[in-house]
Amino acid sequence: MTTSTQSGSGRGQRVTIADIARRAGVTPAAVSLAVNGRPGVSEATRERIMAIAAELRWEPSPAARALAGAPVLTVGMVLARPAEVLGTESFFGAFVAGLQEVLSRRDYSLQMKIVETTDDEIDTFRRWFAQRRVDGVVVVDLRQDDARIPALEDLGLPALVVGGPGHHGSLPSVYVDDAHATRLLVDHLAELGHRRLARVAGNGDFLHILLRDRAFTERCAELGIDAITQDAGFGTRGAEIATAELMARREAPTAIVFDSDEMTLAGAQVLEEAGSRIPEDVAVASYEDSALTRTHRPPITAIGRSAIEYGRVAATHLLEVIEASRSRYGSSSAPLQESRAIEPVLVVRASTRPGGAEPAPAAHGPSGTGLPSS
Amino acid sequence: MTTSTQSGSGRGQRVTIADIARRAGVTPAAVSLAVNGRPGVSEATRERIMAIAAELRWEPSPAARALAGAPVLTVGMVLARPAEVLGTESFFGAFVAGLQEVLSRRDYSLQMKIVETTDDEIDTFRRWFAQRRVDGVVVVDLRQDDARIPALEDLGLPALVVGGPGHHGSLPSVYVDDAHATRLLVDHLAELGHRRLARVAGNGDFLHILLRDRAFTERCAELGIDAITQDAGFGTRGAEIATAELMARREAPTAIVFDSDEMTLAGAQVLEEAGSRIPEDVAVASYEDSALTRTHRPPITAIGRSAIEYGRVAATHLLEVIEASRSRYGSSSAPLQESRAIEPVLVVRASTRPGGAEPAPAAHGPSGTGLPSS
DNA sequence: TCCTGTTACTATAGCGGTTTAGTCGTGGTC
DNA sequence: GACCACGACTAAACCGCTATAGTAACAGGA
Repeated sequence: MTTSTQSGSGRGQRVTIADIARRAGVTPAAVSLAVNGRPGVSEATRERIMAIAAELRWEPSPAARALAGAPVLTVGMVLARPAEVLGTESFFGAFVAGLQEVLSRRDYSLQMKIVETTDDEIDTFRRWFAQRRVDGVVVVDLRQDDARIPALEDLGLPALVVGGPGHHGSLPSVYVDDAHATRLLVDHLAELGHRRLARVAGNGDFLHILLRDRAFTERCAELGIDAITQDAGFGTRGAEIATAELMARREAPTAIVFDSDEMTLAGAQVLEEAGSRIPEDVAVASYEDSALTRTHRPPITAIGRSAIEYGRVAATHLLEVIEASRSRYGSSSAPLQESRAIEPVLVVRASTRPGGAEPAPAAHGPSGTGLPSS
Repeated sequence: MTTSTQSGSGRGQRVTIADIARRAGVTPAAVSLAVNGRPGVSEATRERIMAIAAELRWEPSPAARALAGAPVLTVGMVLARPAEVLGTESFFGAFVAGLQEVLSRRDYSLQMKIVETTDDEIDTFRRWFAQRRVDGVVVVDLRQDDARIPALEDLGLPALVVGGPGHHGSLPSVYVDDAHATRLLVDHLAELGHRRLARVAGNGDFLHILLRDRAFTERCAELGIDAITQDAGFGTRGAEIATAELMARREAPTAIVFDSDEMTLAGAQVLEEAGSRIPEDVAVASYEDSALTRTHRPPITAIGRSAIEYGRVAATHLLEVIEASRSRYGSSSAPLQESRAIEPVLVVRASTRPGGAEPAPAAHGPSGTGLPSS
C-alpha cells in the first residue's frame, strides 16, 4: 500500500498521520496526541513522532481537522457595499492590512465577501456558521439599530463589532471614540479663534456619523460658539454642494470640518475655486487622515485614527474572543463582551494653521486649470 | 426569511445529508447524487430530495467535501511586503475589490496572507497546496527571474500571474501592457511639443518598471527626443530627490513622468516649492491613476489601468484555469497558459495641458499616434 | 493478595460527504 | 422463456483526523 517512494515534489501521495504511525510503530491516535501536544504519550515517543513527521514533511489536513471538530483557523468579513467604493476608500485597504498582519502571525486567514445588502450579509453569516467555514467574524460599517447585531447574537457565532460604542448589543467591539475626536477638532479650531464652525456630514445611516453630530453640537454649545451641521450624504458630490451652501450663507463659517478625506478634498476644491484661501479665509479639517490629506496643498489637519492599527487591534481582540468561546464550553463564564477604544489623535497641518511652520507655497495659483474663477 | 419555526437557531444539531435521506426514504448516497446534479436518481426523487434539503435548510459541509476530494472553492494570494505599504497603496485595495467581486459571485472566497520574504511566500504556496487549502493562487508583484514561477510550475498548483508579459514561464498571466502605456505617455507629451522628457522610476526590481524603462528609452529615441531616466527607488522620498536632481540639470526636462501616483504627488510638490508651475513650466504625468491624481490641483494626466477591472479580469482568468485543471484529469490537453493584456488608457488632465478645458478622458489610439516609427 | 491508580497506548467510532461496486425490478429481444 | 441491458438505488469503503472508551503493565497501599 505505502509507496515509500513518493518524494516527488507535487506528484506523490499525500502523507497522513497513518504513514507516520506506521513508521513510528504506533497507532494514528498516538500520532494525533503527539503532534497536538496533548498528554497521553511519553516524551520519548512524542519526539520520535515529531521527528518522523518533520522528515516526511507532513502537513495536517485542515479539512479533516475541521470535520473532526477542530477550529478552522479562519475569520470572515462581509462588506455590503459596491466594490468600487472599497477601491477608492483609503480606510479599507489599511484596515484589512492591519487585520491580516495579526491574523497571519497566528496562522489564521481572513475570508472576505462582498454582497449587496445587509440581508445578504446576515445570510452569509448564517451560512458561514452553518458550514463551519469561519471561527468568527468582524462586523464593519455599524449602523444605528443594526440588524446584524441581534442576528449574530442569536447565531452564537463569535463576532467583533468595529464601531460603537453602545450599539453593539452584547457583542465585543473595537471603536474609535468619535466624540473625543470631535472635541479635539472643535477645541483646536476654537483655540485658533474660530467662532463659527461648520461640519459637512456624511451618510447619517452610519452610527459614527450620528455620534459626531451629537458631539459636535454639544461641544460647540459648551464653548459658546456657533455650530452648523450640513448633511452631505454619500460621496464627494454632496460635499461640494454642502460646501457651496455653507459659503453662500449670510454668516459663513470660518472653519469647516469634513467627515472623510475624499469629502474634504472635494470641499476644498469648491472653496479654492470660489476664491477662498485655506486657511486664511476658511480653515479646513478632516475626520479621516490619509495620503489625500497629507499630500494636498495645503496639507490638511486631520484626525489620525490609523486604520492599520485599528485593524490590528480588531484582529487581536477577535482572536481573544474566539479563543474564549472555545474554552468556555461547559463553564458559563462571562461572555467577554469587552469593548476597546482607540484613541484618536489630532494631526495639525497647514489647513488650519495660518502661521504654520512650513510656509505652504504661496497661494499664487492653487487652481492651475487656467479657468479664472469668480 | 426566517420562519417562526426556527428550530433553535444556533442551538440545534447540524443537519446532514443523512437527515435528508431519512426524511426522503433513501440513502445518503442518493441524496449526494441528487444535490450534486449527478445522474443516478430519477427526476422525481431528485425534486423530492431538493425540496426536503431546502426545507431543512441543509448546508453542505465544506470540510467534508474537501476531505472527500472536492474543490475547496478558495483562492489564495500572498503578499510579501509590509502591511504598511499595502495600506497606503491605492492599487491594492481596488485590485482586491475587483478580485472579490468576481470570486464572490462564483462562491469562491479569497484567502490572503502577508509574509516577509519571497521564500516565505513560496513556502506558503507549498503548504497551501499540501493542505489543499486553496484551489489556486494569484501571484502579484512580479519580478525579473521571479523564483515563484518555477516553484509554482513545479508544484502544479493552478496559478495566475499578475504582470508580464514574457516572464511568467508556462503559467497563465494577466498584465497591463506597460510598453504601450509608455508610448501613450511619450507620444502625448511629444505632441504637445516637449523635446526633453524625464521619467522618475520606481523600484527596478519589479518587472513592469524594467519594461517601462526599456519602452521609454526606445520610444523617445524613435521620436528623436531626449529621454532621461532617474531612479528613485521605493517611496516618495526618493521621488522628491530625483525630481530635485532633474530640475537642477543644466538642461532640465520640460515634462516628467512618474511611476506611481504617490511619487507624482511628491514630485509635484517639489516642483511647486521650487516655483515651477505645472503645466506651464513642467508638465507632469503619472503611470498610475487614483483619487490622488484626480483630486490634485492641477489634476494630473495619468495612465488609467483601472485596478478594479484588473482584479476582475485576474479573478475570471484564474477561475477558468482552475476549472480547466480540474477537468483535464486524464486527457492531457493544452495547459491553458494563455495571457491576457489589459489595454492601458491615457487620461489627459490639466497637468500636461496648458490650455486644458475639458477633463474628458482622451483615449488615444491603440498604438502610435501618427508619428512615423521605424 | 487484592484493590486502586497511573501511564502509555490501542481500538474503534465518528465527523459529513463522495464514490464505486453491487442489487433489484422492469422492459425489450429474439 | 431465458438473456440482457438499463435505470434507480443501496451498501460500504474511503478521505484524514480527533475523541473516547478500553487494556496491558506496573507501582503503591492496606
